[in-house]
Amino acid sequence: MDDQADLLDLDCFLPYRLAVIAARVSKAMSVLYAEKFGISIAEWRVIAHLAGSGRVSIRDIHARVNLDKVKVSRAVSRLEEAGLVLKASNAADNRLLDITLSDEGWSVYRQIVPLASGFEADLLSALDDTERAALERVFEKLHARLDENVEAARSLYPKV
Amino acid sequence: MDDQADLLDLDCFLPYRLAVIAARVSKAMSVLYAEKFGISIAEWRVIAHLAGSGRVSIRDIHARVNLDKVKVSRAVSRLEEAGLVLKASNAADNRLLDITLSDEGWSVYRQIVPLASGFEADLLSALDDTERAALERVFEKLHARLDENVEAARSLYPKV
DNA sequence: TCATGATCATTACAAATGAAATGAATGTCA
DNA sequence: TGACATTCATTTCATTTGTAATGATCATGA
Repeated sequence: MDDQADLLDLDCFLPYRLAVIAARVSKAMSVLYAEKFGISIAEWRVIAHLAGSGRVSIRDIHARVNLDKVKVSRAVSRLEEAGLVLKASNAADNRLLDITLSDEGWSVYRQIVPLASGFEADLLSALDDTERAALERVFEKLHARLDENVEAARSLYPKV
Repeated sequence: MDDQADLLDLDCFLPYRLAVIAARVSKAMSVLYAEKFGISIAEWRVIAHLAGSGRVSIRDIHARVNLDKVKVSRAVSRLEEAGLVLKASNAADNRLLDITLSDEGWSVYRQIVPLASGFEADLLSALDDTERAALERVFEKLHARLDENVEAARSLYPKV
């Protein structure tokens, strides 16, 4: 009876549950475009971001899309080879790239959007309004709490 | 104004949001044990499962812990090298392994549990009761919906 | 102006990953 | 019993991944 207190049930453990549901959703989602368009999850994120952001650099994408900088660089290169993305050097700063969707990139994007939206709508339709609203707040609050932890760590190891 | 309808805001897209929060939480969590005990996320999952399940095979762990079978096999091998896990062959079926935590494995587990529980409690304390309850239902309902999709796919491509 | 440091994208390299193949053990059924 | 298929764990191999350089460009300040 005191032994139980020292045990941790993985099935009820929040980090594990989040990882499992996120992996399942990502996997199910990627089935919609992976085979049909030959696009990875990282590449889809890049495309989706480009569609909403005009011409941006690798660094911009990296900062906005929660992907490693190297991963973005490679995803953009593959997309360029596939003809979905155009690279140009930034006139004002030659270190930067101006990355945009090509016509074909837009075309692919427009084909994926209804699939993605439909998939999401299907998931969300399983929830009622209060659950959707609560989930919204959960995202915000968890991020806020994680931000606090980052801040706390920063104050422990300042200015490295 | 009709253009907007075809756009998809990644920041509001459920699969993306789940992936981001799960990755952040997993990362923050793994910091607690990765460096200190030299254990990966997969290895932590194996240990946590062994602590609650007595002697089990690779296949059992694979089925219960949402990890690739090969990944489990490798995680168990590394844990055995590190002395945290014991491998024995199953008396009734020589294809199976009986995998258990060693004394040191238990020791490591007991050290990690309070860290993990504390981390989780810290996250959950950011939420109120209704949000925690809603999150619980969200997990259930999303899994149920994804199960339905699997069933639907199975009926499209039967008995392959 | 020009030396030093910062920033950006890419490359190099080692480690991790996953799909398919392998080998050993068991189940099945004529 | 014995051929054949299945199951389990591991290995193989090609690909992906992330960390740490690299090279190129820009910013800063003496």
